[in-house]
Amino acid sequence: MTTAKKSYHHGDLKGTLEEAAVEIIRLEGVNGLSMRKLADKVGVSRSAPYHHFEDKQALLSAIAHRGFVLQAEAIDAAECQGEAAFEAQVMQFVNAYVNWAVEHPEYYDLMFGSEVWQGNTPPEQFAQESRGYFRRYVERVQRWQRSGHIGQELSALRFAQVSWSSLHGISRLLIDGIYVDKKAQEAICSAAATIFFKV
Amino acid sequence: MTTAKKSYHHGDLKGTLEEAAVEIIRLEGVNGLSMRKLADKVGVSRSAPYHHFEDKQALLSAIAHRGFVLQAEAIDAAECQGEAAFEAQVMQFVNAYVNWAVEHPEYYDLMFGSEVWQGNTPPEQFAQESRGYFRRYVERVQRWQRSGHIGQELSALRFAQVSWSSLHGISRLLIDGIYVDKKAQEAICSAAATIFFKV
DNA sequence: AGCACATCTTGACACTGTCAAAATAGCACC
DNA sequence: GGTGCTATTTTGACAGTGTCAAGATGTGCT
Repeated sequence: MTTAKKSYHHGDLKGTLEEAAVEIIRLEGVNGLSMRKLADKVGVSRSAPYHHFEDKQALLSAIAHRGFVLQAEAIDAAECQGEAAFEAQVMQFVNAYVNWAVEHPEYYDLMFGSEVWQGNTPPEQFAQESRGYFRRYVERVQRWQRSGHIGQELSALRFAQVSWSSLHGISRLLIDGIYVDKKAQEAICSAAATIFFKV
Repeated sequence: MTTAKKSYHHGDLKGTLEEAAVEIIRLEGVNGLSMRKLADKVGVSRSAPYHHFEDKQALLSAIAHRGFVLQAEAIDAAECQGEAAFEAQVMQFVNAYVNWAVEHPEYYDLMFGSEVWQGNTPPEQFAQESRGYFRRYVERVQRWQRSGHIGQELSALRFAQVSWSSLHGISRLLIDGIYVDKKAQEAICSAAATIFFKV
């Protein structure tokens, strides 16, 4: 029962469904994902998925949850280069955030964007996850303030709100193709670092 | 034929449809809008709208277009208080932008967010509209730079990209309920003004 | 063997976007 | 008046959609 055997009914639907769904979303966008196409792709009947996800929303939420975990990992990985200087640290963080978002729109689109999960099921459960995600950033800002690398004129909360908004906005506008020059991405990130962290 | 009489077939479908659609979106979100419900609400048959909008996308695009116009008007109106001091000007602009977005999510959700119009019809036509909108902001930044109110270390384009991202991000996160404390809105705006424009 | 359970499938329902063909209403001119 | 032309709207239809209830099927335990 190595979690992926072929012997059982399917072995590991749930997981397979999530992965297949992510692929469909990557190729065709969130609106291109239908439960039935998904079931087809995986080779089960239309309503098999409903034994693993209550809802389509539930599926999307699960994927979004994955997204939060994956982005956090990616950011941690980018930073784990020992005790770098503050400037390097900031640049690593900013670039890691935006890069991951731009490279994984199939997740990022689901992580934020009420519209997707504003259906019936989880109006709150999910905002909570993103708020938790944000809180971790606030703590990061607090550490930076305590170590004296950024000023204290603004509370950590306010500073975090504005700067994170910027990261989020940059990511969204790049994903949505409004900041069209993909090569500008790095320049924008470093401009953001200049403005917010004076690096 | 005063553009809204009852005598003709309908008088002014198109307009009526747009307004009704906006109302549905306000009440039920973008996903709550269906062409058939819309037709019902207006009192015509399901496929009447298709003679005024090629697509559902076309309808959404029209609404988004309205949104761009309306927000621009709202911002102009907020600023048109003569020649205010730079600080007041900035605060007016920032507040006008975010306020309008938060108060009109039914439009703002459509104005940005590729997902909505990434269907078949207009992949470019629309990114163009938002990019045009952004360009006007770049020009604004250029004026502020020329008048010496903001520094020139960064190009107008970069500065505009980062600061507008922030406005957009703030708006999105407020709309999506991730910055939960609605009362914080003003504080966030003024923090943004502090960071970007030193006011 | 048999049972209990987890898992999957079939049939069905109401709803969606959209199109082709038919109906209707208004206008312009004889 | 009528006659045609065009703009507008409706009906019928098709393929998809999310989701549920009822039935079928395989798995592991005793």
